[in-house]
Amino acid sequence: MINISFPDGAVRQYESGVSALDIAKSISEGLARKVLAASVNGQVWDATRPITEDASLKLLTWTDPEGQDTFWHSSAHLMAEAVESLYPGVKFWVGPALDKGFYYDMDLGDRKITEEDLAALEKKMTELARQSNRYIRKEMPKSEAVAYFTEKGDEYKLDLLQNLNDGEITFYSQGAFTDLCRGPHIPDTGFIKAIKLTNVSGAYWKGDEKNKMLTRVYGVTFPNQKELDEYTTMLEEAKKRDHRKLGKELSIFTMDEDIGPGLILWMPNGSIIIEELEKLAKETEEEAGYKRVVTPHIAKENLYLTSGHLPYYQDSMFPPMELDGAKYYLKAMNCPHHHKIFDAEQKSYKDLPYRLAEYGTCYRYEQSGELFGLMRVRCLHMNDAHIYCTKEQFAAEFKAVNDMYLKYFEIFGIEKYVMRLSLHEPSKLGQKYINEPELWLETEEMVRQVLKESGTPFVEVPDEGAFYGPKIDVQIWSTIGREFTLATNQVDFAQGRRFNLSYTNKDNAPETPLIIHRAPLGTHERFIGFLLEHYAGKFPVWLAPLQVKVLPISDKFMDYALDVQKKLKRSGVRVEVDDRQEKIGKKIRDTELMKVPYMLVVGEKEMSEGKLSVRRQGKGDLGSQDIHAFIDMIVDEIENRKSGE
RNA sequence: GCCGUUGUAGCUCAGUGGUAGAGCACUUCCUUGGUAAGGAAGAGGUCGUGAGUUCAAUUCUCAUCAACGGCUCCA
Repeated sequence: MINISFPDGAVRQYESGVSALDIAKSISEGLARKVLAASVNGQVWDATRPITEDASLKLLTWTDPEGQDTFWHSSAHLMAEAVESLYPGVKFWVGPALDKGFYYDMDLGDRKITEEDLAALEKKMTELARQSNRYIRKEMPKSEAVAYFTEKGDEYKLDLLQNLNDGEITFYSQGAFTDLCRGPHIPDTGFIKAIKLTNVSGAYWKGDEKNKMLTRVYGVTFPNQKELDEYTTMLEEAKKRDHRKLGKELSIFTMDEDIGPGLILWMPNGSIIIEELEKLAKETEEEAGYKRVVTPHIAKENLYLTSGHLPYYQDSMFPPMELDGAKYYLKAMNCPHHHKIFDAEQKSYKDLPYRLAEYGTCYRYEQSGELFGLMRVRCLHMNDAHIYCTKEQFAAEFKAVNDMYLKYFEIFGIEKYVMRLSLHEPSKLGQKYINEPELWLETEEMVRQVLKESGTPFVEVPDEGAFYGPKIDVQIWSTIGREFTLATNQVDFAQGRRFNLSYTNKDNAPETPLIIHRAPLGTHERFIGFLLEHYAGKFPVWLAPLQVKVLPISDKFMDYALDVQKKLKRSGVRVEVDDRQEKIGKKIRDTELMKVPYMLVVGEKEMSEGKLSVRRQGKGDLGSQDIHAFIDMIVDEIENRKSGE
C-alpha cells in the first residue's frame, strides 16, 4: 500500500500501481470523467500512469492550466494522426501546446496543406477523436528508438533523440499514430469534443531562417462545443478592437501604396491625438528638467560609424544617398544627434544631469513581412530623450525616469504590462556586450533596486541587454495577441566613450558621462496603435479628436446650435455641429459610431431655457444641463486629463 | 526576407471566359423629425499592376506590388 496525500491535506491509502484516474474513480465517476492529467509530487503525469510510491497528488482538469496544456498537447498528437492518415509519409518535428491551442510542425515533402485543406483535416480529427483511442505511454531504450527512426528515415526525430539520454525516452501512441514524446497526455482522444484548426503557415526548422521551412498547422480544441463558440466570439470581439480597423473607421490614419509600405499618413483626427500626446510629453518633461531639441532626419555615415550602429544595424537602415561625395543615412535613432548637441559646448559637472528631449523622427527599414499596422512601421516618431549624468546621479535619474513611466501609465490607465529587465551574459562580454564587467553588474543592480523600491512589477531576462548596457522594456500585447515593446528605458556606458563625451569633474579632470536612453511613450505610431485598442476607440475626452458634437433637433435650432458651438470653441473644446438634414435618431447613431464623447441635443426646450441635453457616448442621455455648467465640467475633464471612466 | 492567403466603387463584400453588382457612404430633391438607421432620384469602377494563353481575360497562367495569417527579425 502507498500513501497518497491530497491538496486539502487528506491522506489515503491505495495499492501500489494505482493510477490517478483510478483514484479519481474511487472518489466519484463524475470527477473521473473530467480528469485530464495529474500532478504527482509536483510533476505533471498521465492520469493513467501507475503510481508506485507515496506521493502528493493533484488531479488536473480543464480548469487547471496544466490540464489545458496537456489537453492541447494531446490535441496536437490527434492532429498529427489525422495528418498522417491523409498525407502518408509526412515527417513531424515538434507539436507543443500554446497559451491558447497548439501547433505541429511537419515536413510534407512536395505536398502542401493550404487553408482549404483544414476542413478535411478537422473532419478527420473529429472522426478519430470519437474513437476514444487511449494515449499509451511506452518507455524505450535509446538504441531502439534510434533504430526505429533510422529505418523510417525520419531525420527530425533523430535530431531530437540526439539531445536525449537513454532511460528518459518515451513514446506515445494513440490509434495508428506513434510519436516520440515526453508527455504527458490525456487518457483518451474522446475528451476532445470541439476542434478548430485556425491557420497554416511556414515555420523555419528550429526557428533558424537558414534552415528548411516546415509547414505549421495551428489549432485549438475544447472539451465541449460551447467553449469553442465562446472562444470564436471572443476572437471576433478582439477583431473589432484591432487598431487597424478602428484607425480606418475613426479616420485616424491611412496608408497608400504610392507613399510606401510602413509609412503612415496621419489624418486630421490622428494628428490631434499626436498633438495632445506631445503636449503631455512637453509639459511633463519641462517639469522634470528636460530641454527640448530638434535634429535633422539625416546624417553622414561617419556619425553612425562613431556610434557603432554601422555596420551592425545597417540592414535595418534605409540605404544611404550619395551627396557631394558623402554618404547620408536616414536616421534610425536619435541618440547620436543628441550626443552631438551635448558635445557642442563644454560641460562641467555643474551642468549635469543634462537632459535632452525630442519627438524624433526615425526611419527603419523593417523587413517587409514584419510591418504591422501602426505597431511596426518604417517611419516613426519617438518620445525620445537622453540623460547625461554622473555615476553618483545615476540612481536618482533612473528612478525619476521610472516614476515618469508610472505617472504616464496612471494617466492612460495602463495596467496590463510587463517590465522586462534585460541583462548581459558574462560569457559574451567583449562580443555581444561592451567589456565592462563591473559597470554591468553595478548598473544592473542599481536598476533592479529602483524597480524594487518603486514596487514596479518586472521580470529579469538574461542575455537580452543592449550592447551598451542593461535595458528595461515595457511589453504589451495587441488585441490579437501579438507582443510589442511599448516603451524602452536603457542604460548606456558605451556611447559616451565612443563619442568622446566628457565633462569636467570637481577635481578639474575630464570624465565620461553615463547616458540613460528613455522613451516612456514609445513612438506615436505604436503608442496610438496601442491606445486605440486599449480604449477600443473610445478615447478619453482630452484625447478624443472630436470632443463634442452638437445635434440640433431640426434646422430651426441651427442658430442656437452654432451659438453653443461658439461658446465651447472659445473654451478650447473641439466641437462640431451636425448640420445635416437628418432625424435626431440618425444623428445620434452616427455620432455614437464615431465614438464622440459628448453629444449635445438642442431643440425647442433647450433653446427657450438656454440649456443643453447632454448625452455621453456609450452611456446615453445624462439629462439637461446649463451651458456654463457643461463647459466647466468638460474643461475640467480635459485639463485634468480625466480617464472618463 | 521565407511559407501561405487575398486584392472588384470611398468602406464592407457578392459575381462572371463575352469589358460588372449589393448595402453603407457621397450628390440632389422631398421631409423639419426629441435620444442608435425617414423617403426618392443620381453620380461613382481600365475588377492592384505588367505580360502570356485565347476570337475574346476582371475571370485561366506567369511575374510584380501591396495587404493579411504565421516564421525569422526587432539597440
